[in-house]
Amino acid sequence: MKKVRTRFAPSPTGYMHIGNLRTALYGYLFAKKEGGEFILRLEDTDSKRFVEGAVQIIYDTLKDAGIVYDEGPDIGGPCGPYIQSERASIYKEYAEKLVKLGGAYYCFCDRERLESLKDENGVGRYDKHCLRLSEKEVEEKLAAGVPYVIRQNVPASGSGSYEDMVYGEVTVDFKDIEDGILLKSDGLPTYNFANVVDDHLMGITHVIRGSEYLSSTPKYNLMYDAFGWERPVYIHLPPIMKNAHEKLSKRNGDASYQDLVDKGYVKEAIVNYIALLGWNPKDNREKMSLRELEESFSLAGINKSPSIFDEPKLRWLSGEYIKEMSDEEFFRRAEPFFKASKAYGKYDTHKLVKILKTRVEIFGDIPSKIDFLEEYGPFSEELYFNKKMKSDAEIAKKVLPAIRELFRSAEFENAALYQAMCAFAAENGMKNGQVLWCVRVALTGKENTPGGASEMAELLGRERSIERLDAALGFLGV
RNA sequence: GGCCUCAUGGUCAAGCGGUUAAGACGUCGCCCUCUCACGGCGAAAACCGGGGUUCGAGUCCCCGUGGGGCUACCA
Repeated sequence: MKKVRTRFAPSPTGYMHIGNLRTALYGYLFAKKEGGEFILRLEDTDSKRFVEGAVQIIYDTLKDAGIVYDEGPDIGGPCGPYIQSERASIYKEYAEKLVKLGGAYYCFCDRERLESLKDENGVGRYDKHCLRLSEKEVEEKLAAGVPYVIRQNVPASGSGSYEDMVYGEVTVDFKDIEDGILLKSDGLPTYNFANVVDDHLMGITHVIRGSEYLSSTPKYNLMYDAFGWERPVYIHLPPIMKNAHEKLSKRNGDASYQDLVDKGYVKEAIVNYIALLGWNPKDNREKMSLRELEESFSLAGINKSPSIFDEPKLRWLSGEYIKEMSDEEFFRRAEPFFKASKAYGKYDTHKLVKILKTRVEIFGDIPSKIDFLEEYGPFSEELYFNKKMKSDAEIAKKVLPAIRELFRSAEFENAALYQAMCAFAAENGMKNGQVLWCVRVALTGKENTPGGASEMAELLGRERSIERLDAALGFLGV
């Protein structure tokens, strides 16, 4: 059996959004699963849309996400060059060949005439006007240097069918297909031509791309057939939506891979999540590593309907990855986010990591979770009131002075502090919660904190804990 | 407008003629608990509508409705 070869063929027109990445991921996963090869090809035939830096973003994103290609512009390979703008002579050669085979023809119509073919709504099809030109007339115009394009010669009747691996049989009448331009007047091919030539020349066996090509695939097949080339297997993917009506798009600045990484989502989780958007392993697994995805991927699990990108679920998955990290790894990967906090560098990192790991789903949550350590000031007495803890400001007034004394001599270690405070509660006939709630509130001035009274005290240290208790008593007017 | 295509809870999604219609996220409740979080348990929540086919339709067919795509010298 022929070795599977898939490709990811993006246009360098901006950043990589989630939909692009998923297309790349599926191509990669399918190739790996089948023991084949995955190729990167840059489709930059539209110079007007080229965006500086976009090529680098593509390389960086794929690399960062762990999607490695076997051949590509930056690493080379036997079918290069892998950048379409560097393959102009190849397309010209094949376009001319297609003309000889009857699958295409020269067209010299100017824009004005083309415009005149359209109705008031701007719709109208090319009328095959130049197909009627004799060979001699074409030669003359070419010799005279008249600008031209090469158009596909689509049969006036009949229809084209193919079997898509996810959508099943797709049929389009040829009368609904226009004689599209294959080679532009600037000598470069359109996508419609370049993708066919390149996929064939690069030995692509399985074409994996977005469903926007579902209905134009029959015209590509016409070319494969005209050239006498074997048609590839088609695998069209449903779109990823930002909501029920809009596709995720570069315009609108929708979720790019880099945006998500910048927000602090764990990248393995991003890859994992997008793999699950439109595909499922049939066995209810959710958290899967790239390796597991490579082993489990199958076309049978690909969905036909569009799926909406749901950030809360990605968030959850990211949190699952975080909880699984060692403290060291968590800190190493989260460091840039720690640096964004006012509390950075002022507290024991190990202790911070410990209290944060189960309370953070994306690294970006970190600053807001620990900034409170540096934001102490007067707060409402209402905070001391907690129905379930049976505590209030009056109890705080009794508890705090005693705990302050306890703090002077206590061993400042979480478990010991906790025990000491519980012992104090027991000795005074109080509930643990009454004491601990008051102390925690006094120490932080916050209703919620990522850790209990003893953990907060340990983090702050003896000196600052006592200072804050004094301050809190002051706020209470004691 | 024409053509292609899709349609199960709010979201992802299993189901591929006979099920009490899975599971996950989210939401809500309870438990655990030094607040919060983690963890555990539980609840609410879906087959777009109408016709067929069939003993029997979420599953098959048709129509409608709704969504997405294509209809560029963009990909």
